[in-house]
This record gives sequence, C-alpha cells and structure tokens, in this order.
Amino acid sequence: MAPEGFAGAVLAWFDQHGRHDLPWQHPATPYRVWISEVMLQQTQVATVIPYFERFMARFPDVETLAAADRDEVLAHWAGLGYYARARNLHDCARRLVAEYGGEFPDMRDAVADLPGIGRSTAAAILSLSRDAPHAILDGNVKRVLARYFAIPGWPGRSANEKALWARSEAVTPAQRTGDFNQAMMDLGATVCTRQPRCPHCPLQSGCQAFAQGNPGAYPGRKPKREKPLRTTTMMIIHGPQGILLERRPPTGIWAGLWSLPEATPPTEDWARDERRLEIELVDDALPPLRHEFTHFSLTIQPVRARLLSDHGIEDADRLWYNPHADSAPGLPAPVQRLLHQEESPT
DNA sequence: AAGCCGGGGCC
DNA sequence: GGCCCAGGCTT
Repeated sequence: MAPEGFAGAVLAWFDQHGRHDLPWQHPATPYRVWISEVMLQQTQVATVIPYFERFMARFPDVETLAAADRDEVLAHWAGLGYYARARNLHDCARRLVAEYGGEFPDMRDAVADLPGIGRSTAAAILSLSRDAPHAILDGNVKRVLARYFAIPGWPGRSANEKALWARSEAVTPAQRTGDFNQAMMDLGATVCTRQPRCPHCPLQSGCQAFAQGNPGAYPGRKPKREKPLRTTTMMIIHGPQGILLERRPPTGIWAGLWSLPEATPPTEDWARDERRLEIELVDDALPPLRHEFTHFSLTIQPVRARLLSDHGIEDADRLWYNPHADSAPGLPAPVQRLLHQEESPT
C-alpha cells in the first residue's frame, strides 16, 4: 500500500486521472448533483448526459421542478426507464420546497428519508456538493472494494452488502470526502471495470484480488435462478368462421393480446361450462410447443376441436379468426406459430 | 430478504 | 442472448 494509505492513493490518482468535466460538476450544486445521481441509478453515464442537459434546461432549479406538471416531468424522463424515479423526483422537489425552503437538509438520514433517495444517494449528494463526510456504496464502489478486500459473494445479498458498507465507511476519509467519493466512482468506471486495467490502478499494491490473480472473480455474480417450467393447454376450436380467439387480461403475460383459450382441463365439458360451446375433441396428438420467457419456460400443449354449436358468444373479448380472410390481430409469438401450423396442411 | 422496476450498451 | 449498469421501494 502506498504510504499515504488507501484514501491518499485514490485522491492522488483522482487529481491526475479522475473525471473533472461531467456536466453535473459545473457547478456541483446539491440540486444538480441530486438530479444526476437519480438519473444515474442503474443507468450509465453516457446515456444520462443528454437527459441531464435537457432536464436542466427545462427545470433549472428545485422551485421550477416543484411547480411543474407531472406529465412534463415524465416527458423529460421518457426513455430513461424506471419511471418511478421521475415520480419520486417530482415528489421530492415538492417536499424540499414545502418542508426545507428548497434546500437539502444537512443530516444524511434526513436526506435519505426523502422519496427516491436512499443511503448512498443521500451521501453522494451531501459529499459531492458540500464535501460532507459520508461514505457511498454504488456499483462502482462495490466492485472496487470487493476486489481490494476480496469479499466474495453477490453484493445483492444483504450480508455481503453490509460487509461492503463497513469497508466503505472504513476507507472513506473525513477530509476531501467529495473528491474521494467521485474518485472511487471514476476508478470503478474507468479502471476497475469488469475487464480491469490493473496496471493503471493506484490500489494495485494492496489489492487482494490482484494478489490472487483473479480480479474478475469479484464481485460475485448474481446467482442465476433456474427457470421454472410451466405447462398449459390451448384449444384450437374450429368453427364455420374460423378459430376462436380470446383477449387476454389487462395484466400479466401477454396482457391485452389475442390468444387461444387456455382450457383447464381441455375437455368438452370445459367448453360447455366455461364458454357455452358445444364442441367435439379431435382425436389427434399435436406436438407440444416450447416458448422461452425471461423468468420461465412454457410448454404449450395444443388440443384441436370442432365446433358443434354455440350460443353467440362473440363479443369485444372473443372473436372467430379466419387466417385467410381476416387481418392478423396481436398474437403472442407461439400462438402465431401455432396458427400458422394450423392453416398449412400437414 | 427477495422481487420488482426499463432501457441501452456490451461481448 | 445473457449480463451489467452512479439503487430504491415494496412486500
């Protein structure tokens, strides 16, 4: 370790190699730092910069933001994602004006009590804008500290995050805290990246992961969850005017799209009791269809049937679809595949 | 303590 | 196509 210690090495590197020209650094007012920090939550710097510029041009201060319409705040956020951030930002501006005279309080925990601001963002606002002595723990700092102290495991697990917070508190200096925090983020963003550039790192001599020769092993990866395997049955009911489609519920998978009826179980009784349809199952075995979602895999067992008679069930949420005559409605991909198979002779 | 929230960039 | 990103809120 350098003789001046962890913080000294980081600060010396920052003066030489840190980022000093980010838009929110000139001037680094609490308001500008706050907006930038919230925009930067789970969003990369390059993505944020144009949004930050547009936001500042329209809402140059907290009073302007507090007085603005929510729709306009959201419009300036559109495309950034995590839209609860924009709502919290607007609510926070109103609270700052109503309760604090438009200024952030000095106590970190009071700042962290505001909507959309947690412990780390509160510390960042107060340290970067006022040099208050509070440690931060964002994705960059987690990566640097996990490697330097060889802290194993995924930071999302609370025990690991607690250990990282303790290390951050321990290495953060009481002087030049704002520069130090910015330096740690710069280090994580430009040197201690996923593919680390250890030869350029001011912390190399004390880094335990570097000593082990495996900085890439830190921090631990999020354990990838096994995709649950779900199954369903879909009925392909042929009537004189086509195949029966139903609009899916407004929430959940394929919300609002048109799809085949999911019959549980796929029987003639189900059709009579649940849909007031008289049908006759077609006794041929169709191959199951596999569809991958982000969170689970779905196996669809299609069951073919013929309509014998109905009682006029077509309404706003049900229709008879003729692939040859009708324009295609919004169909989930596997349903579209299924219907395409259905219309082409086998 | 774990799930959820969005979109873009990267390999 | 999977993984990651200047997190916080909700259950």
